[in-house]
Amino acid sequence: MSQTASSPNADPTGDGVPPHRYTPALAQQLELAWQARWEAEGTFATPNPVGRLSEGFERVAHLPKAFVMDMFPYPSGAGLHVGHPLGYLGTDVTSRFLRMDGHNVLHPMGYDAFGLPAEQFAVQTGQHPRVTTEANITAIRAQLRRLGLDYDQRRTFATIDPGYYKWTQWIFLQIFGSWFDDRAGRARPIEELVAELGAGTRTPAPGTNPSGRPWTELDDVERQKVVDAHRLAYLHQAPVNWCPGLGTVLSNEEVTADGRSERGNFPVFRRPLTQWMMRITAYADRLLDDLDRLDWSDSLKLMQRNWIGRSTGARIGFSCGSETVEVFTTRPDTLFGATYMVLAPEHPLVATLTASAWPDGTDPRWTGGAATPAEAVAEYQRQASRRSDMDRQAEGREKTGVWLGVTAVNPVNGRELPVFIADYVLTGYGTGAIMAVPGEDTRDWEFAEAFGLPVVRTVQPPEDFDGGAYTGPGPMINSANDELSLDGLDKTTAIEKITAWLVAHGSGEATTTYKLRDWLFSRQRYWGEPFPIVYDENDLPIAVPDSMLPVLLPEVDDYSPRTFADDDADSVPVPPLSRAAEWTTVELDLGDGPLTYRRETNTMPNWAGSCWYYLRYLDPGDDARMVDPELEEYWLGPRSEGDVGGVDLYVGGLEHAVLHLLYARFWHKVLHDLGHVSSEEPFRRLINQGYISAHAYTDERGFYVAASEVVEKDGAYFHEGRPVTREYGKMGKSLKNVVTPDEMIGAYGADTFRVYEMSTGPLEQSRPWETKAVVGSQRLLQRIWRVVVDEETGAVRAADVDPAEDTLRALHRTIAGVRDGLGTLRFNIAIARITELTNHLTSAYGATSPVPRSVVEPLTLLVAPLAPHIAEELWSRLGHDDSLAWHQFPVADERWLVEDTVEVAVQVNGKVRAQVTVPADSDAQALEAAARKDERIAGYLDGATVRRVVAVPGRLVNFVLG
RNA sequence: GCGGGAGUGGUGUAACGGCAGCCACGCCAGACUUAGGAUCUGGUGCCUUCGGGCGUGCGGGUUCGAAUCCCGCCUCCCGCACCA
Repeated sequence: MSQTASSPNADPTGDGVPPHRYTPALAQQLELAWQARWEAEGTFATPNPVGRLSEGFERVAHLPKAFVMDMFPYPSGAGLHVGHPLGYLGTDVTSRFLRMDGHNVLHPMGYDAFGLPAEQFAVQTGQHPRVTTEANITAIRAQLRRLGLDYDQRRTFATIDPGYYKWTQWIFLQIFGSWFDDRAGRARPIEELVAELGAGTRTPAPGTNPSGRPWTELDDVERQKVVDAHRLAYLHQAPVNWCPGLGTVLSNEEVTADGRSERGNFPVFRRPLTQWMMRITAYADRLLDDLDRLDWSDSLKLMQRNWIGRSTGARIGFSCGSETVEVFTTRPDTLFGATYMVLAPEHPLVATLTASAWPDGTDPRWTGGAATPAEAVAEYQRQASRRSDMDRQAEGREKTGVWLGVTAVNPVNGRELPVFIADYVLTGYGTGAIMAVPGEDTRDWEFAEAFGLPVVRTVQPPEDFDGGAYTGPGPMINSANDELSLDGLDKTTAIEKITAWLVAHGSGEATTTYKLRDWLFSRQRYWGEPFPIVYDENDLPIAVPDSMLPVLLPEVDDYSPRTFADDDADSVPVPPLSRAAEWTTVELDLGDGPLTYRRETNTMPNWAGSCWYYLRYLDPGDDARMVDPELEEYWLGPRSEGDVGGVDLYVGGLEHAVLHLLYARFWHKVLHDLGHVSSEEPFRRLINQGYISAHAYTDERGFYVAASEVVEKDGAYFHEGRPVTREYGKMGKSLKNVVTPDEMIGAYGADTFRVYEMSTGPLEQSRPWETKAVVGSQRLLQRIWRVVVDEETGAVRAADVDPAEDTLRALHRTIAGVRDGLGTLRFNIAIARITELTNHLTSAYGATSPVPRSVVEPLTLLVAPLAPHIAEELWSRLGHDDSLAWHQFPVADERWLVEDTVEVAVQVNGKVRAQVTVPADSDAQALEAAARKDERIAGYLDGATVRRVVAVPGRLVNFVLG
């Protein structure tokens, strides 16, 4: 190998650069050569224990496995900037380190390629999205390959490959083909539900059997509808987030707090529509509880916890005329303080409850200025539907609402509570109705203030409390009826007691609610996975048999869904696939002879493909199975009793905290319940890599100027001689501050780029990009090169000479430090230790003296995970034929980590006053004695009273004077 | 508003409760050079009367000893945002 990359630097100008210096040109030359060799030799082919990728497994069979991966990229046409590879480099360094440190490492990469940008580009140009997507993938693959990443290329795939989305569809059918058994707390095949319903050992779940007649009396279609309503993937007519500007519906997660699309920032409207839903709410408890078993950051877990939003409390019924209004509350203990009720404007009982006329003497604040309750309600509902989606934020928290003209009865004391509608109560949470306790709830207090409603305090505030609602702890007051008194109790006890009373009187029960909603799974788009679903003559959904998968995306003339004016709330979705007339109608024999069916024309959301791709890396070519259970067990299975299993290290951005990461966990748990995977979680350990930001500059008009052309002078910044203002933000086209890896590789080589990017901080830390600092990493690699190769002659300087003791100590300290840094993803520490050793060798051995082989060989291996090309080249020049990728990583020798003597600080009253050198194993007494002998210390102690002496062996001595 | 995280030289950062600032950028000086935006060597927290003093956002506390632990405050970043 060394022959291919050892040609001396051309020196036509005689500019004094030594002919064998590690220059950018040489770096590039040897990087390309090593990348070619790795590929030709299949250096990074990871053997599976069984199957078609198992060649060479015997070599690693005895080793522990490590599955390391990144969140795969979406192949955008813009290519990568220097921020993108940060995580990829982190996993690459880790993967290379673990491989050298005795692991069978799986480090794959793929492409998340369905999605909106390719489709929008296709809509504009008429180019098939597959063409542009595949071109983008090719370009990004080339960029990544040039970084020297150690992917097993045999395992690469894209979510748009029919051989992949066949199994995405298969998993959909698994989810469609199952239901969640609440008693067992897990998913089971739907056939088992049918059997239990037929056997009478189970009755339909609440809300699944609209007719209410027994199962045995239902006809086939009715039965099918009951069964369908139990499925984990089910059709549901419900208000959805319809985005006319995008021509599609969106999941709750894709809608921002101010009611706009996360992508494109178009207005989003709530409108009823029949769509596919995924019953992720069935898994809310497991998704929440199992977070405790994951090695994820606390902040990320917290984001998922908040998103799932479990709260425990009680459901309480308030009778209102002939109806009962159910509310959810986390504070049933405050029931005696309820003085009014509020329903969400969209609450289904609003129309029924609304009175025909205002009673005499109705407070004008309660009527909204309308002549009748019905008019007031209609007008308020109209406003609320607009306001809730358009500009709730701008409205602030000012409380609005109208009275329905009726009262409900507080079950605990018979008090008449006026019933309002107000938009501060949300239809989607709890029951969409609340009991209002202004004394102990800030929002209720504000509403009560605005509407002149009474306040009854049921928790005793502290004496000095002068605020409105009191939400703190305190003894219960004013809370007793003939049968029950909560007075004097604390909150927890009071909740128990009131809940028991409510249950006994049939007025309520303890319950749990979640913020998490079921996952809207239909999109009116072209560039996504088609559903493997057809509809029969009854419009009932039927699974396409596994044998007919994949359901391929048909060709269409027009890729766009029909889009509408941004604010056209009444528009109706028209998916592109509905235009493929010869595709939407299909004749199939599903066991009853050939019949005509209608295909589902929605496609799956972008998240589907990323929900399970980690499983497919195990063998993307397997056409018979989603994943071989034996491979899943080996790479992902639990390692011990109670272990959740999963990918050993997953690195990606925090922007996926509640979308991808929640959906993937959900799918994985379903697959686990159905027996397809042994692991309970997809990602055992997860790291959020930081972002790379960059400075950006605006001229006096406020326009961004190319950051690369800005020069600094005396602390001010100039573009073409004119002063500019420095800002700081995400790297991107609009800020004109993009730096690409290609530019950096062109200027310095991939190894320098890798080392620089890894040296700027721990992987999880966000950091600014600073091109001018990259040269420091270049200098480091140059010095390392110079330690091994004589720059003038090209001769290898390594020789079989014994290193001096201080060099040996430096080496082993470095080994320990580098192992620590690489093992904890603090690559900056590893690089600092390598720099120290290199600087030590440079000053100890100069530019030409022989350098001990026993030091430079380990140094080369230490560098290898970070700068693999230069390390391979040096390793080769040191006389090794094989790649060092599989060579044992150096292990520090304890003997050289302990010093014979140590310098110990001597403090007087906590201030360092002297240093003494003592044998490393000196005990406290010896330490104190040595410290007292020091002249300066003796001076301090002279005439003073030593009250106390703290002597910590190996650390310091502290004299405390009185 | 609620929740979480973070504040250390000009900059990125480092420091088992034990000598604050490893390593690097930048800057200063020097060497080699016709030249330096290459390379190498040295210096570089602040103040100083050269004895030393002061320094980890601010103020308290615990401790022989605090960047580190505790309490309060300030600032910045992130998430959620009327979630009953």
